[in-house]
Amino acid sequence: MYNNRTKINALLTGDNIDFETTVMGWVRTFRNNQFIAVNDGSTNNNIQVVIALDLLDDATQKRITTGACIKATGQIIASLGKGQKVELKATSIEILGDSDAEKFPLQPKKHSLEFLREIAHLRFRTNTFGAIFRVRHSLAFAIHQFFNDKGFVYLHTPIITGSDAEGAGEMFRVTTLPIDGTAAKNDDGSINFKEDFFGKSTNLTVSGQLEGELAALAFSDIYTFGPTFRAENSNTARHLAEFWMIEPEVAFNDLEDNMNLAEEFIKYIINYALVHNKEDIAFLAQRLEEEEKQKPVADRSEMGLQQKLDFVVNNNFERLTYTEAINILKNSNHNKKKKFQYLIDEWGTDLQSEHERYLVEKHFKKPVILTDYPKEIKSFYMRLNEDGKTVAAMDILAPGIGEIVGGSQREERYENLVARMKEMNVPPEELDFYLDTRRFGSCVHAGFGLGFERLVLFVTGMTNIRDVIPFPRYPKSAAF
RNA sequence: UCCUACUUAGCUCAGUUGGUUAGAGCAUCUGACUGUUAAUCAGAGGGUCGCUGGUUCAAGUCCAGCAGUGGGAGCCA
Repeated sequence: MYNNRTKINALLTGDNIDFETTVMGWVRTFRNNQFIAVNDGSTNNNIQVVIALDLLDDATQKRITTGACIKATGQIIASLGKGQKVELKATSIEILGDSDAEKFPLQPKKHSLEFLREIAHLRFRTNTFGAIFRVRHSLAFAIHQFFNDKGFVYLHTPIITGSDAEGAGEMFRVTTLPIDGTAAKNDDGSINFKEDFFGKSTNLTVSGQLEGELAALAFSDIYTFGPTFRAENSNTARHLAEFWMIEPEVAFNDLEDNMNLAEEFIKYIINYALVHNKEDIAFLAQRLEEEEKQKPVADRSEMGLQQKLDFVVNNNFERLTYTEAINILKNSNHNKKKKFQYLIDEWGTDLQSEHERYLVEKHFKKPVILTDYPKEIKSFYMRLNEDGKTVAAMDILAPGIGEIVGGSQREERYENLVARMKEMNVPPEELDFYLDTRRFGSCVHAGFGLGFERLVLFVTGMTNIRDVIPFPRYPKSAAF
């Protein structure tokens, strides 16, 4: 057996001392020709491996460089120095993989997030990204646990989709046809997709919602959790071309049930990370605090990361309608003093980022659920309210992130749905399979989509979405 | 996609009104020290100033185009 090592996390958190063991991991620093800080990714903390001055010959000692992979065997003892409880007093050191210090880009010093993004294949080996991706893992695990405990079915919706009317943005085309212009054409000059792999035009999915609804009207409660793709030319710190989305869909839920589920869900998974990733979140909180110190006092956030997460878990989200939000904004001093770039005057226009931020960060200072938007600015599948003007939509806005959840009670009435599709120029014949759910045993149901990376942003306190997914895809970038 | 700022050593940044051989800190290398905590001390090496073109006796510095990155906006999750 080769892998007879003990994980560093187990050694640092355990109570045992004075026993022999082996660790394997990557060198972070080598101090004083005696102390090697080794990390294996099981925790943000390193174990200190202590080597006697005569243990290694000079040539071997020089190979202990930042980034090298080593195997160290020896006694776990109570540390003789300050700064750590235990340390490994080595009886043997083996270099498993050399790392040329002149060429290895990560050095024991501060690096900018922009630089680390260029070497995303190596950034896992930093404290910050180690913490981020352990938290990301925990959040993903908690999502499955939450829904499983509630009896939801985890539904795998297709990644390649044949319907191009999902209505959530530009799509990436999937094809095996030649791209040099020699693909078979129809008489009118358009591409003949009957010759394509699937015999029709196909794309990467932008949402699993429509398929999710099909399954919800059989299992009652389902959720999806998978990658989604948007070919929008969005160059922001909040958008990716490939991102992961969680989409629950629940039969017999109305809009209020939907809000309750979303709020409970967000609190559950944040709390899971708070409990299971204490050290990682503490590290990220400290990192954020140091970053905040660089900013002017006025721009600093009032709460630290830890406080912010505790606050969200322990307080109710503010719920109000679009109409109420418009009134608050219209009567705000901010609006009267004309501090908004876009002044609020008309009911019916969509809220700008600055308005959402004002509501969340200045007025309520907590997550906000906005409901009942004008039908004109929302999708065709959202249920028309009794007033005939608004739809049963809900968006959850988070401080610092903006929209984190978008959801609605779905239009379950066949005639209304078809009418809305025609209004919004969605051809009903292309979504005939979807309309079948309304033809056969339709029922009240609701669901929402939560952008996983935006949640990871919120929990880690990071500000750029490209730093919370291992290998980010965005316009002009698909490295690694 | 739009607005705006930036791009100089491996990294983070200085570089004045255009003017001799482009600097610092960290990292790296060499040596010293040896219970260190991103160790410390001494010394050394390291540059196509984003790319392309232009103005000028002379361009890191001025102008234009392109690219990339940051911040803001739009689209949204």
